[in-house]
Parts: sequence; structure tokens; C-alpha cells
Amino acid sequence: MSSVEKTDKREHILLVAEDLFAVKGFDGSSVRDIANQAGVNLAMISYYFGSKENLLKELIEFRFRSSVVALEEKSNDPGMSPWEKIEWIIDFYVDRIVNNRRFHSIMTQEYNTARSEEIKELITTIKMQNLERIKKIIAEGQKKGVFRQIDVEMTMATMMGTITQITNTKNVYCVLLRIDTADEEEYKAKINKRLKSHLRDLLHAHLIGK
Amino acid sequence: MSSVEKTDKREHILLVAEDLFAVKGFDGSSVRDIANQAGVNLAMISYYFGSKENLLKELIEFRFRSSVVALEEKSNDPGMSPWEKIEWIIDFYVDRIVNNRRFHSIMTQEYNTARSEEIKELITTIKMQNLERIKKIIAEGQKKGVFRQIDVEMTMATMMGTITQITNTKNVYCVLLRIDTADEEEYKAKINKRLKSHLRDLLHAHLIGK
DNA sequence: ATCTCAATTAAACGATTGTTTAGTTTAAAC
DNA sequence: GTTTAAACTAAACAATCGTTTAATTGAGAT
Repeated sequence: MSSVEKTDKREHILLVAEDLFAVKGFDGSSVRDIANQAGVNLAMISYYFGSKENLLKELIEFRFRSSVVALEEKSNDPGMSPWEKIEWIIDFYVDRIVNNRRFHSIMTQEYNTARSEEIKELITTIKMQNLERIKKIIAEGQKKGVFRQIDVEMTMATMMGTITQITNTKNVYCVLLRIDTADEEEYKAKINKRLKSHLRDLLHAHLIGK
Repeated sequence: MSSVEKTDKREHILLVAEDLFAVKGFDGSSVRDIANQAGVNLAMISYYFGSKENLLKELIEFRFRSSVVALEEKSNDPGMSPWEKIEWIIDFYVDRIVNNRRFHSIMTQEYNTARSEEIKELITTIKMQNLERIKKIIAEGQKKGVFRQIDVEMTMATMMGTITQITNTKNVYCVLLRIDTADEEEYKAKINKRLKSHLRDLLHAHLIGK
């Protein structure tokens, strides 16, 4: 078997595990579940990942790998105004979280769970890095006098929290917004547009006023 | 043993289970864990609650019992302006969620998990009831012309999501806000005040403008 | 003193958990 | 064709899971 197919198989297992973890939780998903769903032998998961817990760790690293770089890059772009950067961040996070809602559901599910300290620190570090970048952008806008003197940390919680709230309680908001629960694509498209529009309105009123 | 002590014992088990579920998740907490921590015999949990899952259901009902009534009452109060009602709701939810962060952590952890449909519907129903009340209040303010024509459903997601975000990622915001992680009371007090102040500012700018 | 029944216990139940073992297949290298 | 190492498998491992059983305790009613 070629090395391309090998990594594809690893990735395939990761994606199957991601779906299962999101639906049944980490402890609720057995290694046998994952193996059956992925169509591989039970022992292959220990063979590839060493342990179930390490599989989760690799999944987190796999999903977060690209995101930090993109945010870092934009935050230092001198050609954008602070508000333009905020708009970009809104779009970036809404796209990311809505398109990977199952993964982000795992993150919120497992973050509070006292599993390994290693995983907990991994998530905390990534979150902290991203929040520090956003903090810098808002502070920059405040220094330039275009942003009001609002509570920066709480404002970041509002941005992330609003997106998480919508995606993590899909059922509630599907009923409330009269969206068909079964049609995932329709849900994503509608929620994506509406979240971006709302967050732009909300944060503009909060940061700049009118 | 008197009936008073009996209900106390039931409640004691519920509170111990709540702590464990919040820290280790539902599937991560064994019935033996709960029994040991509560200082009761293993079999007593099946004896009192029938099953582990039913224990979770009773815990949810136990915690939600009082909340719906209070919200219902306030939303029909003719002596308060729409904005005063919003301020009351902010205080109500911040107090409730911050003071019961472990329980609300369980709710977000277990809501997406495909456990029993019964529990899922129980949570959805309660959330829907509460959101409908808030929706009515905002709609009332819009009708009176004191609130802007904002996206009501998204605004509710912002209110709930901001609080949930802060309390569910305690570690991140403790580092960010330089609060001692170990001192739960200091954390609660500081977060409570700051959340209320932020949400008032945020929603005032969003709903009313300046 | 005896009966009654809920409360409580230790022990065991079968099922499932994550992981390991020992052996086989596969395919490229020589 | 033989060698070699990775890929893969079926079976078994000990541990833990939620739940049940059967026996015992304890206190109030008769």
C-alpha cells in the first residue's frame, strides 16, 4: 500500500472518529464503534494512533493546524483598518466554526472534561493565542480612537460565544428560525449569512456606535 | 430513617453526581464514582433513581424547576419598560449560570450527545420556552419603537452565548483576566459583575443605540 | 415479641471497555 | 525466489461498566 493511501486511511479514521465524538461524545464512542464505522480492524486504531486518547489529540492538532497562521497574518496587515480586520475575523470564525460544527462541538464537550492535562493545555494554548491576536486588533482600534473603550475580553467572548451558541444548539435554533433540521447544507448557508450579518451589526454598534 | 433525611440523601447524590458529570462528563463518570463520592452503597443509585440515565434526567428537572416560573412572571409585568426587562433578564441569567456553572457545563456537554431522545427533548423544550419569552419582550420593545429592528433570535444567542462562553472556558478567561483559578468565589464575583456590565453596554448599544 | 417493609449491603451478573498478542498477509527490495 | 518490514487480522486480555440479586439491617406497627 502506497504512502498516499496510508495517510488517507489515517485521515479517514480521524474523520470518522470526529463524527462519532461529536454525536456520542468521546467516552460515549468506543474504539469498536470507530473501527466498524471506518471499516478497519479494531487493532488498527491502536496501531496507527497508539491509544484512543492520542487519536483525539491528533484530531485536535489536525483541525487547528491551519487556523493560527491565517489569523497571525491578517492581524499584522497594515493595509486594513481595525474595523476591516474585525469584519475579516467575523467572517473567518463564522466560516470555520459553521463548516466544522461537529469538531467545535467536540471542543466544547471535551474542554471541561478533566481528561489528560496535555489535551487541555493544547486547547487552552491555541485559544489564548487566537484571543491575544484579536485583543491586539481591538486595542489598536482604541488607540487610533475609532473604537470605544469597551471591555475587550468580554467582547471577544461575545463574538466566539454567539457563534458557538448557535452551532452547539442547532436543534433549538432550527425550530426557532424555521429551518429544516435534516438539510445540513441549507442550515449552514442560512446560519452562516445570518450570523455574519448579526455580528457585524452588533459589533459595529458596540465598538463604533453610530 | 425519616422522610426528610431520605430526600436529603437523594439530593446529596444528585449534587455529587452534578459535580462529577461537570468535571468528567456523563459517560466519564461511573456509578461507582458517584456512589463512593456520595458515601453510599453502589446499589443505592439504582434503588433511588432506577438507572444512571434517570439520575441525569432528575438532575435536569431539579435544576430547571424554578427558572421557568420566574421568567414567565417578569415578562408579563406591565410596570417595567422593555429595556428594564432586558436588564432584569441579563441579571437573572448571569446570576443563574455563573452560580451553577457546573450544571450548565453539563447541559452544553450533554445536549449534543445523542443520549436518550427524552432528555434531549426536555432540554429543547425548556430552552424554547425561555427564548420565546425573551423574544416577546424584544418584540414588544420594537413595537413601541424603543428598540431598533435587530435580529431577535441572533441577539438572544449573543446574550446566552456570551455567558456560556465565559463560564464554559473558565481557564482561558482566568488567565486572560488575571483571576486566580483556584479561588472559585473570587472568580464568580468578578465574572458576575463584569458580565452584567458588559452585556448591559453591548445590548444597549445594539437595541437602542446612542 | 412478632410482623412488616423500606433501607442497605456485599457479591455477582453479563456485557462492554481499551489494549495487546501472536500470527498472517502483502508488497516492495534484493 | 528469498528476505524484510509494514499492514492487517482474529482472538484474547484484564479491567470496568451499569444493573440485579439475595441476604441483612433497622425501626415503626400490631
